[in-house]
Amino acid sequence: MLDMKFVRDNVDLVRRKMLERGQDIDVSRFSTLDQKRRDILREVEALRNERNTVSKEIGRLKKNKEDASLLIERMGEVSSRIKSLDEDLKDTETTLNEMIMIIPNVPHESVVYGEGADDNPVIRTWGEKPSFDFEPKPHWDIGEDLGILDFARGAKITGARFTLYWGLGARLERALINFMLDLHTMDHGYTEVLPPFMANSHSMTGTGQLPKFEEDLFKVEGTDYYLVPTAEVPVTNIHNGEIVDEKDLPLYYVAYTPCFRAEAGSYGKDTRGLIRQHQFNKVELVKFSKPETSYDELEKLTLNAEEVLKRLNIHYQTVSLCTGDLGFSSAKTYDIEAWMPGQGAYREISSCSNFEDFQARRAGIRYRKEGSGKVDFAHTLNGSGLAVGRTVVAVLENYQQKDGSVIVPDVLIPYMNGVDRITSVK
RNA sequence: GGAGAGAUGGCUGAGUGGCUGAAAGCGAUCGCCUGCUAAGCGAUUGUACGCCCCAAAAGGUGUACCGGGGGUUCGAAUCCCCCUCUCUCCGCCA
Repeated sequence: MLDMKFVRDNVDLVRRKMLERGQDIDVSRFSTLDQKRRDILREVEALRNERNTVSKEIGRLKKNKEDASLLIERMGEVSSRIKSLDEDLKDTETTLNEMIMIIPNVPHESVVYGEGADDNPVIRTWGEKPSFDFEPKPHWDIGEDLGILDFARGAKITGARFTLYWGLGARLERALINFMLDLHTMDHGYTEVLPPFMANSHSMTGTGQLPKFEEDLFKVEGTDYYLVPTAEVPVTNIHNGEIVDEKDLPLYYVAYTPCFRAEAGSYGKDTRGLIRQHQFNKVELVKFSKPETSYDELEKLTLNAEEVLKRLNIHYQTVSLCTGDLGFSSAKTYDIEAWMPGQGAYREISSCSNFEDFQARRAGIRYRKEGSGKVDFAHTLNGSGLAVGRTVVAVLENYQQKDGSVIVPDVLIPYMNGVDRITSVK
């Protein structure tokens, strides 16, 4: 969430920034309500002050066996007045809170204006599109022909958008997870964590999934628990409500988790294959940083994610999301899009964001400055490093051979127990 | 699932209605002292919000916060109710 004081003092700016995102938000109503809140607060605090002072006096009188009944009677009135003002205050704060919690983050100044995904500028590209002397197949055909991806049985076991992996397909997924974790822990300096795969509503609110995007989540019936839609939720909330020392920043965490998404509103989109599943695996990078360095950290994090594709030798491009395509909590996001020859398109395989203090303010993630001892909100960042299922797609489509087999990229061979080619088991 | 015990500041841990934002100790920071180190001495050491002041920082002042929510009371860390979490024992279990 945004800083209430910032919104209060920058009503026009905030409104303009939200319009750039394509959202018309009634910021002036917020401002009015905030003024009301402060008016009530001033009055109720003055009354409390009176009550505190007089109550001490009552205590003193009683101790001396003097009569305090007049004061007690008066304070009874003051107390009931406080009580009613408190209710007003609570209502106002609840409304105010509801409003601020659904206002998205302010885009960073470097984010270009645009209405949607088509307006995202390409920042850089790496590698080249592979050439084939045959018609490259989409991964769903490759996977089914090899017998490693079983969409029909996934649907039978659970439903649409669930997939069963067989044999070397399952091993490829596992190999990628391990390869990514090893790369980020050993070469990029991240600490590996294995968090819970469910998170409560408090955590979900901290990272911004709630209250606005509940329909995207799977909730466990009869509990306050949700299946995590990304490791961002449990890992960012590691430091929920904490004050960390400046000397410990930046913190780098990497986590493997499955991710569960309801994909409400994506009906008919990417219905075939692994691209859009209700359950998929992801290796996630999460950083906590000082405000001054968070944009440097975003660049580094994005390069860390890109390194996975470089080592797999898969062509990709990196785009910077424009204002209209930016996620709710993010101030700036780079998407890495891998080339998928079977689909003849670049597909998002990673999304790397700087949330600045937006999540930190919601989740109460702060740090204590070394010199002054002051506390301030940390900046949080995260990025996929990478989405594993989509990386399987990229490997299958980029490394497919004319005979239907798939060459295993060199870096993965050790993780595949020496297997260098996936051939049909049929 | 059954029975019980707990939750207090960075940590340990006092505190059963007013003099407690909170003893004491530890830790930390600053200063003093001592050839160095260690020890010692002194001071400081929570967060949020409001108001005043202000260019800002600093400062002043008020309110709230002793797991969360509600209640009793002139007044609650302290009494009552509900919830959450932690621990111990029993049962079950990968």
